[in-house]
Amino acid sequence: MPLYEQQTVKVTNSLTGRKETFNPLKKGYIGMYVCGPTVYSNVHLGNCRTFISFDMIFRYFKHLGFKVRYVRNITDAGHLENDADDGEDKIAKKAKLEQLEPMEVVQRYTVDFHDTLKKFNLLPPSIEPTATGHIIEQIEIIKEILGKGFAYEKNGSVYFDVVKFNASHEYGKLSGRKLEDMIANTRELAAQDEKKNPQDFALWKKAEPQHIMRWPSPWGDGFPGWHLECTAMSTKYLGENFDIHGGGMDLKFPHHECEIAQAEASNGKSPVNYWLHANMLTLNGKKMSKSTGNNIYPSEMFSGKNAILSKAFPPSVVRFFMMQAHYTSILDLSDSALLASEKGYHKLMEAYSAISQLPTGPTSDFDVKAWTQQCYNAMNDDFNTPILIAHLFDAVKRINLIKEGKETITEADKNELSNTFNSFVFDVLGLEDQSTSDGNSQTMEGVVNLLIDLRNQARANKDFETSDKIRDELTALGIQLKDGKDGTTFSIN
RNA sequence: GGCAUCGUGGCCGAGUGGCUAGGCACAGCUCUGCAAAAGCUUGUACAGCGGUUCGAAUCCGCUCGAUGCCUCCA
Repeated sequence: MPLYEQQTVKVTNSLTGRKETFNPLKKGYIGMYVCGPTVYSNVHLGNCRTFISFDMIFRYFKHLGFKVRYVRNITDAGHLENDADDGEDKIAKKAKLEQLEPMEVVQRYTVDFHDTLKKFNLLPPSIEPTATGHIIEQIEIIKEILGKGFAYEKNGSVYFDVVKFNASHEYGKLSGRKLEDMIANTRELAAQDEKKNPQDFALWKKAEPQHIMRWPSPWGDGFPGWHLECTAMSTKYLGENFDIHGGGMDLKFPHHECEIAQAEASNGKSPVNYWLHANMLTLNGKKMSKSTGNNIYPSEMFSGKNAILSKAFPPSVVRFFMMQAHYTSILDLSDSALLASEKGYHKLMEAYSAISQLPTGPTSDFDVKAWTQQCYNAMNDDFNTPILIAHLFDAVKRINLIKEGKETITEADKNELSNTFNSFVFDVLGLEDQSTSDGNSQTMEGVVNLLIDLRNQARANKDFETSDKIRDELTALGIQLKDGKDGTTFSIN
């Protein structure tokens, strides 16, 4: 029996604002779409949090035995710089600034995106489609919407008619907005002459002669509007109605609202059953922003070359730090918070590596079965990773007590403890034990063990000057010696 | 100005109508040649003001503050 038949997952659905029991459209299968990055600059840490959150969700569903098709797009065209201007898009603008071909920009930042996510140990999605690879599909959807009368053409551009759509549908249901309020609160904007209403959004934008990224269409040369690609690609790979759509909170409005409108206008169906939104990452309590300098790139964090943090932090520590907060909460990144997480992370990893050496006995003081189910309960409750981690630390405490001979565990319980711990820490949370992952660890282990022997000899001879020198210099190199009842072990930080 | 989310102990962060997560830091103890590591113990917090209730940090109202969106943004 697959695990998903034993565990019931609840998710916070942004569409209803409630926590709901998750039931996929087809038993055992899940279709999940997550809005990917716009590849016009290096991916920053805030972006990473969203993708890490959904990676954890993807991993948990897979762990439960679901067959998941996870689609995460690459936006390589179509985001308008400013829809009041002449229709230049972000990719094209950057290309001109750097004297590059648009696709050269796309390539560079796509590679950066993949490299970075790989460092954070993200699983690749099932399909990673690009906007430029789905121009035809987008044009077809525009035709559908025009045919249903929910869009209009003006000077080679096509706009979605929000007011008309709202008369028969509910525009704003995801973000809790009402069109009347939005019209009443419209800001003074520059000329919006082509649009009937400021709330209308572009489905297709006419390309000016100097515009490099352009495709032919029934309305002339141009490029697709900024919400359309996700509707085209999610429909193509997951169907007109699918299980989960995710993305950052900041995409809820207008992006996801417009996706719902486009899908409902073109095929009459509400596209998504469960909308999941990952919350923002702030830095020292403030929004990350390049213009104010309150911003950090993953590479700066891994190298320690930045003005914000006191030291370098490896990807797994950063991932662990993120997993200590719920994905729907705003998380604030700071040096002290990362330092605290790093210690906790090492404690967790060391407890895991201690499991295999644990002595076993005829009885267990630790109810491993109940503990295992508690771990599932935490994840079933809207992927509550902070609670899961709290349970993992309960196990850490027990492992250390057993190691010290203060409690006992049976062979069978030890195996289950090891399996559950392994599943949740590595498969579900996606953490990596970075001290064991480097290739020189065997050599290193031999060298350090030799030094430990020398130190112990010195200690036996009461030559504490030598023994302390070995200990202190190893500490300075990031190698910590641990004197226990059964000899000395070490860990590398 | 509008919409939304949120305000928890020294810090980070869960949770929730009564049984007071977890991590880090701090203090004491055990262990140690001294430390570190590990373990044990202590610390009763939920922005403010009203209200509902036998009982609220948890529900309602107001005030203040934060963050996000309303223009591209994970």
